[in-house]
Amino acid sequence: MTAASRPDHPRLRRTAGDRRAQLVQIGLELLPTTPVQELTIDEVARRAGISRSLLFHYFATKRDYYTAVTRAAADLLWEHLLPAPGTPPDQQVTGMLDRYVGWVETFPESHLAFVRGAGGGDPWVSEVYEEMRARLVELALSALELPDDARRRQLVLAWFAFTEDLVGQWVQEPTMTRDELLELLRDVLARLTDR
Amino acid sequence: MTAASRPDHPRLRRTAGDRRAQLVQIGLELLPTTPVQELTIDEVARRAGISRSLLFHYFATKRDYYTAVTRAAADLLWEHLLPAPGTPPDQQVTGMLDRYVGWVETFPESHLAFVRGAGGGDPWVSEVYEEMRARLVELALSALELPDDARRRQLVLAWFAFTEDLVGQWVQEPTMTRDELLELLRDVLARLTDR
DNA sequence: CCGGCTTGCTGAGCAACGCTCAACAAGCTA
DNA sequence: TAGCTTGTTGAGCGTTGCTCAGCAAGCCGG
Repeated sequence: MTAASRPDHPRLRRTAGDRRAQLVQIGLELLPTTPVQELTIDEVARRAGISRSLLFHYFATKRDYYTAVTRAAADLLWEHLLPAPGTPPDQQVTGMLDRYVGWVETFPESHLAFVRGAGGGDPWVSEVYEEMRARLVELALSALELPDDARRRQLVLAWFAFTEDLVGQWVQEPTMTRDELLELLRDVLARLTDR
Repeated sequence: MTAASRPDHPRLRRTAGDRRAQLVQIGLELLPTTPVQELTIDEVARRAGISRSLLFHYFATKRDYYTAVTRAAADLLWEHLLPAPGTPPDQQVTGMLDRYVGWVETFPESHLAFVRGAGGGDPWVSEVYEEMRARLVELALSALELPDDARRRQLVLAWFAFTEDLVGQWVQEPTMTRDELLELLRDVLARLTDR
């Protein structure tokens, strides 16, 4: 149907890297609108204008492909959250929170899909998510200049769940100002990690 | 393989209600060990000793079946959490929290599967979960004798996410005593709803 | 221009799964 | 025994994840 699926030149050859990047990119575009498990290889191949077989040449299994797409999404978020080098520690967490809310505001359905796909579906996919969460906890605790014992790590992880849920709801129905939201989240984290 | 799949009597006939209950029961047993989307109709039918076709006679679609199973699981949890009639309001939330932790302690993987399946996979399935959460919020706010405006509802819902995450982690690696956990959760909820 | 090599790429096809449909048969009643 | 209701089945269709043998685009040495 699209020009891509019936190109003027009978066959277009790409380098392996280009093709991989294109396929992951298509996955990133499809992810927000399509529940992870409903995304078919056929659809991706059709959008890329290639055969199903080629997709399996680059990603041995559907799971591999989804994992790669999820990892790409996680990397984008991670880079967006990472504080600029030289930021004083006491501002790092506040800045990350602010950027996180901004991210959810900008791509609400994309973020929802990411969180859902990560928490719910495939164990391999959720592993990517857990890995990023673990890295974020490390980052947060070092920014707060607190030792990261097991207890505190648990509390910060649970606070992530709290934050994700609340920000997700708040974007849909703002029951307070943006600043109030940020202050509340910051405050809950402080109280949790203080003791 | 099993006796059920090749019974002595060539065919066993059940009432519609019995069969439905049996199929839902099988789903409940399978749910903890099997990711929702990996559970196949074939497997359920095989365990019940019936043909696939019969399952589709009772549940028009796979989604319908999963929804029914999830609803059954939600009902079990709901009944377990519900305070005994006559409980004074100030003890209701504490009691529910206590029973919730007990539930997760007793069926850790079952609860994990429920939360994951609910948050992640199918929208229809997660709807069952959201419905129960909404009912729980109502219950909690009335027990706390607080008006349930939109803001408070959001905060309690987010606190659920916090609680689920923390209790799930704590069961795997107890970093505090059970009483400390309960007190912490209770305290966070109080602070959140106070303002 | 040509033979040969690498490698991106395809089409046919298989197995598993969700789902349909026409028909069989168990158990009851007249 | 005939007949009705309804629980139950097997054959089969379309889709989807995945495999495999082989085609052909682009580059090379001659």
